[in-house]
Amino acid sequence: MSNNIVNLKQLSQYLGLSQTTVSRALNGFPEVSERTRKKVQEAAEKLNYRPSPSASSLATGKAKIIGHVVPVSEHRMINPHFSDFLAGASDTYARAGYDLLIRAATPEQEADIYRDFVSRNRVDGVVVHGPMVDESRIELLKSIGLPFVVHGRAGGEEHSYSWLDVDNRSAIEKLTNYLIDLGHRRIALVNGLESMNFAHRRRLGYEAALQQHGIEIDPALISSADMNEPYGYEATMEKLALDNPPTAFVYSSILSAMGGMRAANMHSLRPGKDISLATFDDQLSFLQSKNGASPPPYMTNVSSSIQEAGRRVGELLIAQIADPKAPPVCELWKTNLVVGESTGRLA
Amino acid sequence: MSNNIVNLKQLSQYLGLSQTTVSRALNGFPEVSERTRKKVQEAAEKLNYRPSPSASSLATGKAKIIGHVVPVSEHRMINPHFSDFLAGASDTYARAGYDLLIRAATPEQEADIYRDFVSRNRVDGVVVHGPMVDESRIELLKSIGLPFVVHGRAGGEEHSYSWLDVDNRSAIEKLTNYLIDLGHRRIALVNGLESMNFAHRRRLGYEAALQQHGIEIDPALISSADMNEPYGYEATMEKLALDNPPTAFVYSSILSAMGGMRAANMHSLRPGKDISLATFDDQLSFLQSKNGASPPPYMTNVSSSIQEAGRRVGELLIAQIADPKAPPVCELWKTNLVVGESTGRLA
DNA sequence: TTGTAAGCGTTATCAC
DNA sequence: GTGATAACGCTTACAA
Repeated sequence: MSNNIVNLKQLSQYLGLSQTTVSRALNGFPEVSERTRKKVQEAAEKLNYRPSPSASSLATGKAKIIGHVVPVSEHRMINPHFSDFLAGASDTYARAGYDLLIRAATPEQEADIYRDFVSRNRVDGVVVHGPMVDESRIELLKSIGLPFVVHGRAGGEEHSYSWLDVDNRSAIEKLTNYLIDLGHRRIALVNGLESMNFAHRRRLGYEAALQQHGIEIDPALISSADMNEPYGYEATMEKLALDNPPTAFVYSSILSAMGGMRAANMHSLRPGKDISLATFDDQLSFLQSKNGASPPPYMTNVSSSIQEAGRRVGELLIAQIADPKAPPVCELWKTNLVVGESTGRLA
Repeated sequence: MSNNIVNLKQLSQYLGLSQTTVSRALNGFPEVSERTRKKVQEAAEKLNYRPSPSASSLATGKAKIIGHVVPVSEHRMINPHFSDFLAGASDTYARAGYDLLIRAATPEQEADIYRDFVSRNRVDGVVVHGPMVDESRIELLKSIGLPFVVHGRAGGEEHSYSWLDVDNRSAIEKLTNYLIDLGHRRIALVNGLESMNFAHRRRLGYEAALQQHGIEIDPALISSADMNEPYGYEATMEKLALDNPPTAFVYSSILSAMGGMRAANMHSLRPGKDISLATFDDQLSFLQSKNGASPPPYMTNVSSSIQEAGRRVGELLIAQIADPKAPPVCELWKTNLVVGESTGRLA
């Protein structure tokens, strides 16, 4: 139960073996005899030996760390979506013996940080968050040879790198179609920032649904911004104040949908009766009840667990680090439509 | 603009200087002449030199990393509160040249992880999250000599270690007193987990306010659990179903307060008229509107920015790492009562 | 003001 | 199967 620090040298002296043998025994090399290995492992346990990460990192070039660069622009990446993603990812990392490293950076610094990461292997790989429509990080990472997995996708050659994405386009198309089927014609889209790839794709899904039914696209019914509660509230209020207000709303995030609920409330519009609200739901944990029911406002939604996404992205990345020559893995996750109480037939 | 990796040796050869001099020049040692320093800096810039973290860590014993251990128990630490704290902390770290490392751990693993951290300096210090009423981590960290700052406090000798806390007790006392002043006598407390220090203190504040006014404490009006939305909803619904239901509610988090709003809605109780709702507000960023108005439901609240707390805790920790012998710093942040539209005089 | 050389704790390359 | 020994890239006495 000692807290004393024992290094490889001391351990090997204690055992009367060379450092080499001890190192090999501990790292599972096949050539060392089982008897020796056992002795070594017991002694390591007893003396509380722990290899130094910096030393092994220096010797192997592996850091056993996964990096996450988070932009600290006006549109912060650190939000409930991010933290749920991290919860999933960090769990995967911990199981695989990796640590999770976060570096905050302004957009201008970002490229430089990747170079920094790779040049002296501070991390073995990175997760790319929030890919834009016009994304430059992917080419950069490829060119500097830093393993990465994208949460989401960018345009361009989709199969030239690993990513995991939900089918944003079809998800929102499904949601919009459902509202149209209920008789709605004036449908608003309270979207995320459309400079981001996911939001762009959602916009396309929304437009596709309308076009399939010959409904004209009205720019006044569409907004695009950082997905938070006040934005959902304000965008909804604004649209409800139009001469010809929408009868249904599609939200890109449960956060803005909550703002939408508040706005509906403000106007004494009963969701599911006087107004229809539907949302994309990332299954954020702070909104999940123990029994795993649908999101709190019991809203009609298409959903996908962002925490599971984090877990899976972590796996993909670790696999890629283990075998960098393996072909890229691309996963497109489908969503299911869940009908709740927040939508209803147009009166 | 080359991506090539240049190490100290190559840089020094290029300059025709020794590694020592180059290292000293780069690390701001006073003895090196300004002319040399300048030349070195320019060459470093030009050749895109970046010191290897593992190498300097190995040589100095400093990792330039701050650790955050997050419990992955049933009561997850990774939630919107945590992510906002991180947003603040990571910003401080980035400025000071530190990285942020997260390790997920079950409660049983936690002690072992701290030993692991310190034994081979994977990190230079840690932030202790969510101190319990009966907290063991603090003694452990002291004994193993790993610098730490607690976000919150534990019991015991409060001035023997550094912490930053909000005055939970007085905050909730203030809130409760305000409700009492409005004429309420049946006041519910929808608290966090009372095995956690902050929630325990809030409970004391609540009880103190009631006792000052000779109001009996009714256990049926108090609940304690993980602070999320569904919990707020369920706890509120439950209490509203009592024979003698409360007329006012105090929430420990805006998340559960939102659930409370939903429950009130469900009962067609108008906040501020038929029912009074008040909350502790951590100023979570996803609920902040651009103009920085009060939290979305315009609720009566006592508030403190958890993001600012993260920033400050980061500063305290970095200062402590720089000077481990300095006396502990303890900061108790006060909160202000902000009256919103969710509370009103008892009818 | 600058340089030499030892050391930080591993892993990897050879021998044996 | 095991053991010297040389990296890995930096910092830091100690010299000059």
